[in-house]
Amino acid sequence: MTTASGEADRVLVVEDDPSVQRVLTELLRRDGFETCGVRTGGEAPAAIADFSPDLVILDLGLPDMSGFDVLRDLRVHHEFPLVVLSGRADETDRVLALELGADDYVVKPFLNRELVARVRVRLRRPPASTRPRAGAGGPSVAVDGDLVVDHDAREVTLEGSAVELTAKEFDLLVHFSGSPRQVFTRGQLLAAVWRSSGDWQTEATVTEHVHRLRQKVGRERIVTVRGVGYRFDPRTTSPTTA
Amino acid sequence: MTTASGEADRVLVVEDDPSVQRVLTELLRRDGFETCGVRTGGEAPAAIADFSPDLVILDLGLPDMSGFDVLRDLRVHHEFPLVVLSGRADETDRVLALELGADDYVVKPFLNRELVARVRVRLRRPPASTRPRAGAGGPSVAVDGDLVVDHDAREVTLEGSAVELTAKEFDLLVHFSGSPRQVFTRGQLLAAVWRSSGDWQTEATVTEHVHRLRQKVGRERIVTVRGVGYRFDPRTTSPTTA
DNA sequence: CGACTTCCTCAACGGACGCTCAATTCGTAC
DNA sequence: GTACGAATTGAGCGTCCGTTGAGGAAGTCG
Repeated sequence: MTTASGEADRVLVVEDDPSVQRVLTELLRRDGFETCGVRTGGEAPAAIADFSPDLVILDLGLPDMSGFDVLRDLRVHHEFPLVVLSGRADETDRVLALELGADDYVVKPFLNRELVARVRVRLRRPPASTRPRAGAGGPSVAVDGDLVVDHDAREVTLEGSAVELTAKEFDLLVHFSGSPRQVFTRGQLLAAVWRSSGDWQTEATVTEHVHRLRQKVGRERIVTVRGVGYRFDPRTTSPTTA
Repeated sequence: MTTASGEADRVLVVEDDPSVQRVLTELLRRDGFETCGVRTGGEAPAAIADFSPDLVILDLGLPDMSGFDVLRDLRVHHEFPLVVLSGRADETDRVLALELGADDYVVKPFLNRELVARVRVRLRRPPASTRPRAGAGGPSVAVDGDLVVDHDAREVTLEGSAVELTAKEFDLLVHFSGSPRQVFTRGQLLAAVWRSSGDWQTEATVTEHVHRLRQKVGRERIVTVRGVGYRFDPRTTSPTTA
C-alpha cells in the first residue's frame, strides 16, 4: 500500500559519504522507492529540477556549504518533506534544523528500518502532493467561462477584451483560479500571495485587493464567506447551455 | 507568529508518570500551547472528546493497556498528529509504532527543547498550495442521503439546493457529521466548535445554534438526548436500497 | 538626477450580519 | 400536578466586511 496509484514515490538523497549514500539508496529502492543521489548541496537544485522528488533526505555535514544554508534554501523554494541526517546529536542542532523547516531529524549512525519507516511516515501525511510545478506539468492557461487567465503571459481577458491587472491582483487571481471553490482565509492568502516580502502585512490589505479584483473580473466570481474568508466560484451558468 | 490567527494549539498528554507529565505540560504551556493531561489510555477517548486536541503525545508504556493498542485505536478514529514517547529504544518498537500511525517516535529520556520543536513541526500548517485536494486524507465532502457537506467550499446542499449556513452553524454541522451517532454534551461542543474565544460561552448558546441548524438541515437529523446532549443521526433510509 | 506615475499598504468609518443570552413557552418524566 | 430540561423567540451588541482616501515606495521617463 506504499504506492496507491501505480507510481513509486521518488526520494532524493543528498549525502557526501559514498558508502552511506549507497546504503540509503539501496535500502529505499528495495522498499519500492525510486531514488536519486547527489554528493553536494550545490548539486541539489539541479537534481530537484530533473528528478522532481517527493521527499529529500539531506545530510547536514556536507563538504561544500553549511547544511543549514542548504536546508533553508530548499525550504524556501520547495514544499516536499525533508528528512535531515546528521552526525551531530546536540540539542541545539536538532532544534535549529527542525525550526528551519526539516520535518524530521535523524542522528547517524541510523537504524536502517527506522529510517525507512520515518520516510514512509513523511510521505503518508499529505496523500498526493500537487506535482504539477515544473514547466510541463500544470496548464499555463486557466479558463472559466468568458474569463481567460494566461499564466505565462500574465494576461487576463474577459469576454475577449484584455483586463489590466496589477501584479498582486494577478497573483491573487491565479491562486484563486487554481483552486476553484476552495475557501481561503485572509491569512492563507497572505502566506500564498504575499510570500516574498519578509514583513507581515495586515489582513486588511487582502480585503482591499479582493475588492479591486472584483471590480475588474466581476463581483460574482469571488464570494465572501463571512467569518472565514473568500472563495473563487467558477461561472456555472446554466449547465444546459453550452 | 506561532499560529496565523491568534488561536493556541491544544496538546493532550497521555502519560502515567506524574513528574514527566508535569514537565511536559509545563514546557508546552510555556511555549504557548494549551495543554491537558491524562494518566491512562482508557481516559484518552473522553479527554479527546472534551478537549478536542490538535495533537496528542502518547506514552507507549502505560499501566492499563498496551500502548500499541491505544495507538491503533486513536489512529483509527482520529486524524490529529500523534507523537509517541517511549522508554524502549529497540528498532522493532520504533518501526511498529511508526507503521501503526505515529507521526514521530521520541525515546525517553527526551531533550526538552527538541520535543517541543518536534511538536511544533507536526503542527506546522501546511502551505496553502499543498492543501490536499478532494480525494485522499480526510474526505473533503461528507454525504448523508440528500445532504452534502463540502468542507473545502464550506457549502451545504440539501436535495440539490444550497443551504445558507452561518460560520458557527457550519462548524457545528461538520463536527456532527464527522462523528455520526456519537452523542456530544453541550460542553464538548463548546470546546470543539467555540474554541477560539477565551471566555466560555453559556451552554444555552449551543442549544440555540442547534435549533437554527435543525431548521436548515432538517429537524430529524439532530437527535436530542435528554439530560446529556445531542447526536447526529444519518438518514438510514431504506437499508434494502442500494 | 529629479519629477511623475503607478500601485501597494493601511487606517477609518458606516452598515449589516450573526452571535450571545435572557425570557417565555413547551414537553416530558416522575 | 409539578418540576426540570429543552425549544423558541426576540433584542442588544459586537464583530466583520466593504469602501474610500491618503501616505509612501518603487519604477519610469525626460
